[in-house]
Amino acid sequence: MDVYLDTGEEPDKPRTRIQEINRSAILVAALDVFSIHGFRGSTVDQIAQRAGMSKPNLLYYFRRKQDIYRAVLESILADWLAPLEALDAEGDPIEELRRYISLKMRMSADNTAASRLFANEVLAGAPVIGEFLATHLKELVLRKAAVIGHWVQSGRLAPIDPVHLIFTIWATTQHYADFDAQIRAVLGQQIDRPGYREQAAQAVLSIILNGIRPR
Amino acid sequence: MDVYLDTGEEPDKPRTRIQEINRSAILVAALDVFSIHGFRGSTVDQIAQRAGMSKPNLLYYFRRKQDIYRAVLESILADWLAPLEALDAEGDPIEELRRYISLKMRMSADNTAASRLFANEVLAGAPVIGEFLATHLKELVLRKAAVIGHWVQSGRLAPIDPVHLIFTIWATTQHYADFDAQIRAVLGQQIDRPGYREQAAQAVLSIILNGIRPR
DNA sequence: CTCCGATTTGACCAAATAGTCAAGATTTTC
DNA sequence: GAAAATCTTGACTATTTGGTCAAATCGGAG
Repeated sequence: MDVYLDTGEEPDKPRTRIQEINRSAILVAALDVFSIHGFRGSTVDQIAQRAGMSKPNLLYYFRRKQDIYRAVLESILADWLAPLEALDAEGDPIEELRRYISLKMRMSADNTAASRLFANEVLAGAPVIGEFLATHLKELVLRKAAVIGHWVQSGRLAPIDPVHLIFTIWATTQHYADFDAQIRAVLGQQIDRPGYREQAAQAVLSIILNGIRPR
Repeated sequence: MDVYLDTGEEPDKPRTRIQEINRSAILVAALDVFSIHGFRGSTVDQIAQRAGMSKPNLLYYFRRKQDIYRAVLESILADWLAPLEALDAEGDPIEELRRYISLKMRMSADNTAASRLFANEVLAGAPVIGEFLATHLKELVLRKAAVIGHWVQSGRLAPIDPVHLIFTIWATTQHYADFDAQIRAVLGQQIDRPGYREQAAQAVLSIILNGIRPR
């Protein structure tokens, strides 16, 4: 599965070297801008400037603002879902979930912009990725919830609702990226201390894993 | 403490009956609009229409768009923090936290717009409430973290980082409001079933409370 | 080098939108 | 019930912004 969203592009157009460079510069710039201001709060000019080109030039690569937005979401969706996809029914439940949570925490910290872009989109009612969520994401979640459900049934996890466990994991891990400003305000410069990320990950892991360990 | 944000208003101006009515109609409308589209994505006209008045009339009550936005945030901040304020050092730790989490879940479900408004503001880097977060919120969090810290030290809670516990609670409870579109996409019409809210609350309570229960 | 398609941009347009204002309507006050 | 204060709005302005276009420039294939 290589295409998640209809980005309104020609599928097989070969790209020149310059196109390759500029398109990716635009996507990087657009991620930064959209992730902070949201779709409507961002301007094409902002993105063009950050990408180091003029607005008409940017619009030469993406004819409409919407097209840039869709392309950025598209470029991230696969990565965003990969960790859940990797949850292995054959593995040890606690270890599998530890790995999943750790990975999500790391992704959140390493790519705060992507996390915030999703948050903005979903907060606005998911106008662009709504259909994707209702099909691909739903399918993935239900499939992995079944795996977790089996773990529960076999007594290898405490009796919890698998889907809500997934929601809880998403909520906590993404919180550190999405609400960075709030966390930063509360913790001040602590947040930039070397061990901070590990400490946060450890706290989340401790609460959730102990919360679902069989009793 | 009655004023959290500088809303740029005359403090003691008495309000007429009509002012009272219209100002609150505007705040209600603005909450709905801002919470979905964010500050820059919302228009004064949208808010005016939803409040049932003309744009110039709205601007008679709030001279600038920013003023409306600040006033809405101001009108919500106190309520939003009250539950944490109520965490009682003298109570039973698990019961106190159960009450806190339940209350936050209920607030999130009953007032999704307020939750999303905050999410939008913080996501954008908290340009308006940033100072408030770094002072009042920080003070409150550290004060309550100390309470939780004592519970941990006396062995009445498992050894967890109190501040991260608070973050985890915020993350999970607000997730249900902020990411409603995503949850709705995954769960479909289930979300409107009678017992759904209780089920979600139960799942969150189960994971977190078991996660911090002394072992 | 030379030509042709690809790339770039200054200048521009149309629509959206925050905010103003003066005049008219309504409510309150005495 | 009349004057004063408050409230309301149509019409307007200035600015921002998404998007167009023709002309200029650049880059690579032969």
